[in-house]
Amino acid sequence: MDLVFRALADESRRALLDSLSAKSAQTLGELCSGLSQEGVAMTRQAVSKHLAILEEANLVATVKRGREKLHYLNPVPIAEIANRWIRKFERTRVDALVDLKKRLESE
Amino acid sequence: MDLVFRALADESRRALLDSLSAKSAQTLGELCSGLSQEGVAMTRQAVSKHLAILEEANLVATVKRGREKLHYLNPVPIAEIANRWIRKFERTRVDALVDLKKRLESE
DNA sequence: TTGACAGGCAACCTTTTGGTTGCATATTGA
DNA sequence: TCAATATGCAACCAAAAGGTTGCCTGTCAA
Repeated sequence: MDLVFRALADESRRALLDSLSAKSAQTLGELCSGLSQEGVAMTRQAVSKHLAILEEANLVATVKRGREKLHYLNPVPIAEIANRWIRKFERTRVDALVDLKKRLESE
Repeated sequence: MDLVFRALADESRRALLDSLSAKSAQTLGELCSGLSQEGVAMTRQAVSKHLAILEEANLVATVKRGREKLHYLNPVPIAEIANRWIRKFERTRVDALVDLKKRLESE
């Protein structure tokens, strides 16, 4: 899970996931020009590195087709974080914040 | 939102949030010994830096009481990520993955 | 078969990150 | 008052992250 969190920590990588979410099966070149259209210009090699990190975190799956490589978004790890990690904090009792508010007001 | 993602990228900081979720209004010292009990030993200053990062991301709120500083978990930014960011990927149509599967099987 | 196209690999560089040590400050309680 | 306690601040350091350039490999199409 640490790999997923780390992978999500970078804005460019989140943009890549967005792009793959909007259009699946993109090549490296496509993703690259997609990013630069959103003002996040970067060399092909940099994008390639980001994709490698996403792939290692299992957020992106790839298939080679001839000389190009198609990239697919895998939303499963994100869903797992939502279910297994975020839920803990949804359940956080409001008591703590109420305590905080009280203390702030009394000073 | 970038600050939140970056803050969550570190295991020690996630452990701190966990600790605050379990027990609210902890001092720096308490959080420190809490971490070391979970095998994540670290100097007080390192923990202090992590807390500063969490505070800047608005994930932790603090109140000074005398010579000690009480820390409170603020779950709101996490909930916002769940609602405004993760939901996009929950909705990701399964088509993409089905496409991928088909292509893999046909080779 | 050969040039153009898509991508991979590796070396290198700079900035950020995570951590430490050492010292300073402010509160508390005896 | 004064020593112990709780935290803050600053300098410093090693490692990791993000990015670039240069070159190599494999595939397609004329």
